Amino acid sequence: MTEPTRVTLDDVAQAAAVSAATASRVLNGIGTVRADLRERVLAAAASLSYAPDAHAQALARASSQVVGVICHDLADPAATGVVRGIMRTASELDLRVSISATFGDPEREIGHVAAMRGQRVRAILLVGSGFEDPAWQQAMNGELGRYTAGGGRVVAVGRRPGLNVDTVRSGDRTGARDLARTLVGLGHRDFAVLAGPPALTALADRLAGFREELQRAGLPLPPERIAEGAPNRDGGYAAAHGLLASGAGVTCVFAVTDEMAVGALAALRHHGVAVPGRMSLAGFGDIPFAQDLTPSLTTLALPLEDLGRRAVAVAVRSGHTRRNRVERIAGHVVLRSSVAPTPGGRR
Amino acid sequence: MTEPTRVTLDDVAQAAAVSAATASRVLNGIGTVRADLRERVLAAAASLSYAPDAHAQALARASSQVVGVICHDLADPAATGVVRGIMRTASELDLRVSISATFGDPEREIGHVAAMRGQRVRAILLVGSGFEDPAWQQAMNGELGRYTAGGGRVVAVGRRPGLNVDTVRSGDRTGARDLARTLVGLGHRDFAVLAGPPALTALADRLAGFREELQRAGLPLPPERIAEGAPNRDGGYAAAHGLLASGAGVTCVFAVTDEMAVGALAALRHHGVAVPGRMSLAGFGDIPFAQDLTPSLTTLALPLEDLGRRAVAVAVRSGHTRRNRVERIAGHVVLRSSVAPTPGGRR
DNA sequence: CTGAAAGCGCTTACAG
DNA sequence: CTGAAAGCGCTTACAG
Repeated sequence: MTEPTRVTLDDVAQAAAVSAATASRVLNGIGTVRADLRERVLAAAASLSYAPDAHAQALARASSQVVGVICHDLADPAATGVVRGIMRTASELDLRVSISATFGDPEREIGHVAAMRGQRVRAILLVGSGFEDPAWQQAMNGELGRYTAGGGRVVAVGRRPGLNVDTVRSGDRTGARDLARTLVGLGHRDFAVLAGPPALTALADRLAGFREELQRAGLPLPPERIAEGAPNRDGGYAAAHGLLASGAGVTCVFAVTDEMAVGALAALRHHGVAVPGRMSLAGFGDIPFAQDLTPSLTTLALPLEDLGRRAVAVAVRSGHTRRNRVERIAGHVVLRSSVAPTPGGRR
Repeated sequence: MTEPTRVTLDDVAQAAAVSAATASRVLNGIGTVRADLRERVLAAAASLSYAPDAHAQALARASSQVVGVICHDLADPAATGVVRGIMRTASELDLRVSISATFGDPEREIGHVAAMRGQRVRAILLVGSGFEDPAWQQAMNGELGRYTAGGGRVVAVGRRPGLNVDTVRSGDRTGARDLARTLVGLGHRDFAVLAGPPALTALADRLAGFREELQRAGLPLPPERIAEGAPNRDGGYAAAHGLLASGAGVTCVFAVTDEMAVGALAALRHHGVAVPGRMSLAGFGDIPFAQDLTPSLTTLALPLEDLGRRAVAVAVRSGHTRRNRVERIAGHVVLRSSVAPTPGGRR
């Protein structure tokens, strides 16, 4: 019962009167070991509360059981959802997860990849969409290449333009198209969009998809009906505010993120515009509180947790497949009370 | 430029024509190394994109640079806030963070501690409040004891009754008292409380603190004015619903979590009770969307990120202090539009 | 089936 | 100041 400060495999082996090799075998369930030795090892390990040194194991096996996650910021609801899915699956597969946040610094992302290469993580999951920046992309690809050359797998959750990685994502463009179709189906003809910074590809795709579907329906979306803003509440507030000055005739506003929609809602309320009475409003993402807003928010629900789960499945599946493979999981429109049919009704 | 799949310290040493010991010294900035050798090592490391094997380092140094975080569920806004603070500080201190979630399974928490002991994490951070369960506490203390015996530090963020750990927390009781004082100051005399499961100590403390302050003010809080519910939106909805049947005369409802307040708001709206016109409502926690609700929610803001930052600071500070030390960071009342003075006004 | 031994990639006294 | 060598705690061919 008086155990040394750190119980090693040798301690267990000694207590069980076997060799370290044998102890290792029974503890790892490898090979066949005589029943009585087996018992003794197991008993010794239990009574000593042996926990194998993960570093020694990783070193000896030249591989570890940890998957590294790099995200922009854990406080982002989308990241939280994805990471939640990752952690669930990791837990099922008995993998540990190591998380690093870039807090918006692209250089830091490259640094994290290097660090994770040193940590010998089994896979790196890049959570969150990217942006266009050739110089950065090249540096990042170099770092990723060094990592994958060592046998590591990397999969992106979300679109990462220019990176040589496998991807699991939900179609932003497709989702926005579906949403537009639904809104048009409810009779809306005059739209405005609260767009994000063009450099954020996921958000740009949402705008593009929305516009495409309107075009298909023969509906206009003139530049003055598109207001850009930061992809958060305040950005949505400001963008909506600007639109209110010039947006006469609009019956429905699409915000490319739910966060922006939340801000837009506040702006509309502030200006005495009833939602959905005078103006319908839709967001994108279905963050947890979308349904608790007043009115509850119509939006495109992203399968965040599924994306996370799928990403680790792809990352750990054996057999190196070809690179740059893209897998999609569809989102779906969630119709809530922030959207009402126009008086004209369904067409 | 043709680098081996895995660049080791020996590769760097060879390329620089020095011994591994010397290479190690310059890379770690330890001891003094002749300037030209230094240069050569640095150049070699850079050109080979050398990243030290973290496992080998941890093994050789018998310590690692990772801090382990165990939380209930990352999707919990409170956990997210704390973890965010942890990650920021970890990033500043150049520590990696490994996260595990229990998803509500106490046994799993013990297992995670054992796993982290094996991972030789430098510190374990227990994020989230606990509950009373002597058998579990004993088992957990045993596991924690084994970990700390190996030199590890553990600090709890939130109250963990019965565990031998250092704690960083915000006073739930004190916060609830502050909130009650504010509400009473606005003229309210007839309160109801949406309480959580008594086993969750943090929530029980909030109820206790609230009640204490009412008592001090000579105000009643009869049992029929306390409705228990799950500490989430639906629990709040159900509890508020129940209260509406019997709660005549109440002018202010306190929900022990913001999530419950969100549900209560929906229930009140559903029953046509205007907030704050006919009923004021306050929550606890100040989750990100508290300010975006309609009406925006009065609540007790918890310093989540600070708690996280402080926890890692405490965990890595050198010099083992005495155990079971408790450090508090005060929250503060945030008065928003879900609360209005009663017609009677300030007393 | 079992054990002695080498090796994983570092760090760090210990000599020189 | 620098290097050869031992050691960190495991795993895994390789013999027996």
